[in-house]
Amino acid sequence: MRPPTIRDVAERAGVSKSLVSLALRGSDQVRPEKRDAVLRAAQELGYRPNAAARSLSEQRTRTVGVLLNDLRNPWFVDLLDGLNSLLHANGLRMLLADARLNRRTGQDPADPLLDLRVDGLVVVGTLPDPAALGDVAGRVPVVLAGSREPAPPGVDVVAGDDERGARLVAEHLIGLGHRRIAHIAGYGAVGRLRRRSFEATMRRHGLADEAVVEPSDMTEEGGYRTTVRLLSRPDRPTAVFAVNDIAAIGALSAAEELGLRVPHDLSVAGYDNTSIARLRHVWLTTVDNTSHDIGRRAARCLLECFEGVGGAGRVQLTTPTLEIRGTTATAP
Amino acid sequence: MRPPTIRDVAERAGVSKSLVSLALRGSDQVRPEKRDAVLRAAQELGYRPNAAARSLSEQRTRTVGVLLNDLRNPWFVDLLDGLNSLLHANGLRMLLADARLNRRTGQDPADPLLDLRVDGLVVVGTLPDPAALGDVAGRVPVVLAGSREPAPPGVDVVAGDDERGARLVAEHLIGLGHRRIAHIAGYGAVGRLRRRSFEATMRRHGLADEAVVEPSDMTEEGGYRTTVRLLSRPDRPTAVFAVNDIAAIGALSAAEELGLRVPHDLSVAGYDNTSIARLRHVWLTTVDNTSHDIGRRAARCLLECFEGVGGAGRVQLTTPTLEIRGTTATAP
DNA sequence: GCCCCTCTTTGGACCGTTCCAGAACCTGTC
DNA sequence: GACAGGTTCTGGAACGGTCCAAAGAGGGGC
Repeated sequence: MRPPTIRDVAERAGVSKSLVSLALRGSDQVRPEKRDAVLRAAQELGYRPNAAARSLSEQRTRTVGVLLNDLRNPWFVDLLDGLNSLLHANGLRMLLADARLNRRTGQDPADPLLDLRVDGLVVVGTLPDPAALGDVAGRVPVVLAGSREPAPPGVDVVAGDDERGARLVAEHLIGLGHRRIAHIAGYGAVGRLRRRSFEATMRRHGLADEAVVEPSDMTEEGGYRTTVRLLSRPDRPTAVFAVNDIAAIGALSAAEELGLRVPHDLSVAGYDNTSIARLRHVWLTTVDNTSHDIGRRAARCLLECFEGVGGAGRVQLTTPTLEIRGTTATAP
Repeated sequence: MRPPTIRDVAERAGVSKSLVSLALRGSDQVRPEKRDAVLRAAQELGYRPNAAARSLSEQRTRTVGVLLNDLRNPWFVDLLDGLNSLLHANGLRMLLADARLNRRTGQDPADPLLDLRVDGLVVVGTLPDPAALGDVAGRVPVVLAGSREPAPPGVDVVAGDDERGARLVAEHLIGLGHRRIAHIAGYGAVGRLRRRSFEATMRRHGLADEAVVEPSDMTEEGGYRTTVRLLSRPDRPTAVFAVNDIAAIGALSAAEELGLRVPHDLSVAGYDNTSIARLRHVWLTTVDNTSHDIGRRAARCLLECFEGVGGAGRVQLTTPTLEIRGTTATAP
C-alpha cells in the first residue's frame, strides 16, 4: 500500500505520465478535458508529488535552509516571518535547523541542510564557527541575516544598522539628562559595533570620560553580574545600555536586588525589541531592528542570487527605531 | 561545475559505483585498501551523498518532521532538545515547520513535510486544526507531544500530567495558607485538565466556594486583563494560578499596576517553566513539565512505530514537578 | 486527396542513489 | 590442474519525477 505515483494517476486518467506531469504543473498546452481528467484522478487517488524524485530530476529542491543559532533567544521570530512571506510567495519552502542542537556532533551544523541540497541558505544571527561558511558559500547562495559578522566573499549580509541603533539609545539617555552612562558590551560584530557607536556618541557629546564599558556574554546571567559590578562602583552610573534585551533583563534584576528603582534611580535600555521587552511586566526601552524587513530583504537577496544577479557580497542595512518604554526616565 | 556524484568518486578510486556505495556505508564486505581508496577519493572531491537520490532509492527519508504551533512561546525548546538527542542517535534528522507561518495559505501546515515524505511526524503543542491529523496519521506515524488533545486512532500521545501539575500548584498555595484562590483558565485539553484538577483539589480541601475561575486566551494580554478583573472584585483572591507562564506574567503586571506587591500581597504561579519564568527579574513559581523527557519519549515512540511496534494510540504521561520561586509566599 | 502547419500527446532518457543477482577472484584440497 | 567454497566486486534495474525530441491528431488550402 505505497502512496500513488504519477503513473497510477496516468493509468486512472487514461493518459501518459508525461501528460499528467504537464497537467499538474498547470501547462496551457493541455486540452481542458484531459486536464480535468488528470486533476480528478489525482484527487481521487490522493496523489502528492514526491519531492525527492522531483528535486532529483529538476536539480533543485525549491527549499531554502535557515540556520538558527539558538532557539532560546526569540529575537529572530519576526525575521523568520518576513523571510517566509517572500519565499513562500515564490514557491519556496523553508527548512529550519538549530545550530546549537547539532553542535554536539562535531560536524558542521549546515551539513544536514547541504545533504538535502537546499537551493540557498540563510544564516540567522551570529554563528559559533563563521569560518565554516566559506566552503558552503562556494556551493550554494548564502545570505547572512541579522548579524554583521565578516562574511566570506560573495555572501550578502542584511542586518540592522547597529551603529545607528546604539546612537539612538545613547542620545536618548543623554537627552534625558544622564551623564554617567554604562554600556554592557557583547561579543562578535554586533557587540563591537554597538559598543563603538556608544563610545563615539558619548565622545561627540563631550562625555567620553563618563562612559563606562563592561563586557558580558550577552546572557541574562551575564547582564546581571556585570550590572552588579557597575552599580557597586563609587561613581555609579545613572543609566545602563545593554547590548541586547536579555542582558538588559539581567540588569533590571540587579538594580532591583540592590534596591534601586527603575527608572527612577536607574534607567535601563536594551536592544532587539524581543517579545520579552514587550511584556508589560518588563516594558523595556529598546531598539527595534525592523526584523520583519530584514527577513524580507534576505529573501529578496536569495531570490536574486537564484537568478544570477546577487551574491556580490553586498551589505544591506536597515534603519532601526527606538522603542521608548518604561525603563528609561530623566536622570535623578 | 555540479557537485560530484558517486560515479565521480568511483572513477577516481578506480572501482565501480556499487563498491563506492558499499564502502561509504561502512560495509565489511569491502577490502580495506579499496575502502581507503574510496574514502580518500570522496574526501578529495568533497563528495556528499545526495539525500534526494538516496531517499528515492531507499524509500525513506531518514527525516522526522516536527510541527510547531507557535515559535513565539518558547516552552518547547527543551522538548526539541530531548527529541533531537534520540533521533540524532538513530541517524534521523529533524525538520522544523511552523504551523503558524504556513497557516495563511489555507493548506494543511503539514503539507510541505508530507511532500518531503518524512518518515514520521511529531506535533508539538496544540494545533489550530486537529481534525486534519486524521488523514495524515493514515500515511505516516504521528506522535502528539506536549499536548493532550484528543488524538485520532493510532496516534500516540506524550505529555505532562496536567492534572498532577495543577494539583501541585493548588496544594502549594493552600499549604501557604491561601484560601481564596483564583485560576486564570485556558482553552483546549490543556486548559480543561488544569482547570478541572484545580477545582477538584480546592473541593477536596473544602475550599470549593473559595475557588474563582476566569477564562483567558493564554496570552500575556489575556492574563493581564483577567487579573485586573479578578483583583477588582470585592472578595479579592490572595493567590492566582495561571494556566501558563505567559498568562502569569500578565498577572504580575496587573498586580503591579494595581499597587499590589508580589508575593507579599498576592501570590502568582504559572505553568511550563519557560525560560521567561527562569529570568531573575520574573522568578516565577511554576510547574516544570520535564519537557526534555517528553521529547525523548516522543522520539522513542516514533522509533517504535518505525519498527512496527507502536502506534497503538497510547497516552504516556510524565510526572511534572513544582518549581517554587519568588512569586508565591504565605497568605497575607 | 495530399501536404503542411499547429496543437497535443507520448515514449524514453536522465537525475544519483541502493539493491540484487551473478561474475570474478582467491585459497586450499585432492 | 580442476573444483569447491568463500570473499569481493560489478552491471543493471529500480525509485518517481522532469524534459525533450518526435509522433499523432486536426484543420486549412491547394
